[in-house]
Amino acid sequence: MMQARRKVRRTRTVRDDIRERLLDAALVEFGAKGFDGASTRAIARRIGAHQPQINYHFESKEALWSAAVDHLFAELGRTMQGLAVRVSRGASTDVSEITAVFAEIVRRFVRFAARHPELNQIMVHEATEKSGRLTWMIERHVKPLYDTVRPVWRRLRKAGIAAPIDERLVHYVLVGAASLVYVNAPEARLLTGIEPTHERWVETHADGLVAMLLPNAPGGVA
Amino acid sequence: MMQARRKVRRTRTVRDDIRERLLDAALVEFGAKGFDGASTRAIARRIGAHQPQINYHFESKEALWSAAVDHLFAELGRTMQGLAVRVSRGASTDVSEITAVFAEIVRRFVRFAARHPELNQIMVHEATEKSGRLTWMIERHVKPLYDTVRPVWRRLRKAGIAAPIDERLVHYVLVGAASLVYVNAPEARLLTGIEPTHERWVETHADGLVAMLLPNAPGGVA
DNA sequence: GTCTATAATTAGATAGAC
DNA sequence: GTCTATCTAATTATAGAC
Repeated sequence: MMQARRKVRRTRTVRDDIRERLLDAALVEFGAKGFDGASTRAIARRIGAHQPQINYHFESKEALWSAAVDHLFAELGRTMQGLAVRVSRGASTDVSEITAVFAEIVRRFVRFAARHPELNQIMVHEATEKSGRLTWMIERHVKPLYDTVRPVWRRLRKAGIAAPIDERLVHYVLVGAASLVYVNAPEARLLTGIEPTHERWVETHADGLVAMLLPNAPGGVA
Repeated sequence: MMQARRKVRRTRTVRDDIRERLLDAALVEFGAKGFDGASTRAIARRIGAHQPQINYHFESKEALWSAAVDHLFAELGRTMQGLAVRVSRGASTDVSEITAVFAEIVRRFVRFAARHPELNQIMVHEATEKSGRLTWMIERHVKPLYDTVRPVWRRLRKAGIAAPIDERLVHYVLVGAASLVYVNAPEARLLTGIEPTHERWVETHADGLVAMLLPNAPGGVA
């Protein structure tokens, strides 16, 4: 009995390990080539596994995709920890508080986009066409973020602090401006000659976005 | 002899017509699914043609892709007509002139992105991974645009008119902020409930971006 | 759980009749 | 120029030995 329990625990650990590694490999491939362009063989090869192992550990290519996306959005959620709560509860009516929270959202999002370009890569790959994967991803992951940022932006606009971007469009202005240089990092390296994911450039980028989005923040947001 | 000439001219017209229609169909497919995800069968079916006709009119799937991209960037070039010239010649040293030119570049780019989302869709699909297609597209089409905007931005920055975005990053801030809502229009429709390509929203978007990018333009840029 | 073999589709490209 | 038939290669998924 004890031996059985030990065995179960060990195999579970091993399986979780290969599952995790497959998820990471899948994110890179899906991000670089899109769902159709990515091949399960290439994903498996990336970690030295064989293609049928994907169908063993996941129900299908699509199930692998969903699990990988869940995995990454969970990481984004952890990155944003503490911010969404304070805003959505309406506990902070102070405008300067909201300003600081929004600036911190932008900074953390920029850093996350630089470290995990796969997330925004997958989003642009998927969102160019209606599909089951797209609606699933919107409802489950994107809409909560959109619904969090929009009311914050509305208050900053009313306070005269934010740039004159409509609250329905600001999500795309922010995400697009923040992430494109990382989504298209292979292009950006060739075009600009810099390494955009270098910490120095990431902070420069985040600072610039915050200042641009909140031009009238009292005393700046540095 | 006369008959031969007439015949040549007629067939050439027909061929140009189907070539053009294949290019348009290809842009939609490549934009929606990426190079690997798009199938030549689906492209041909879109105009009621058969798949082998693509290999008759074009050398290969990749040649079709290149021709389609050339086709679309030529259209972008016509859209920007008059602007690049005035700036690159340095004929306008007046800062208010440069400000107006930059604002017009932004507005025309936003309108183009709304009417032809395929261009930026193809760019994000390709630029997520190094490839021959990517370097070809950068050198031939993207670099000239980057090299045009960058010095303009530098002058606007020095004049204190532009938002504090580094001149090496502004290309991605501008393109990302301007195009994402159209690149991901299928998502944006579901998420925002608006039709972002409607003229009213396009102009709202363009106005917002200009104001955000040039917060200190004397007297505004309306 | 892993690995080989393979089934079932689908892809881009080509040959040849018309 | 068009259209049918087909070739070769690559895909996801499954079966079954180990």
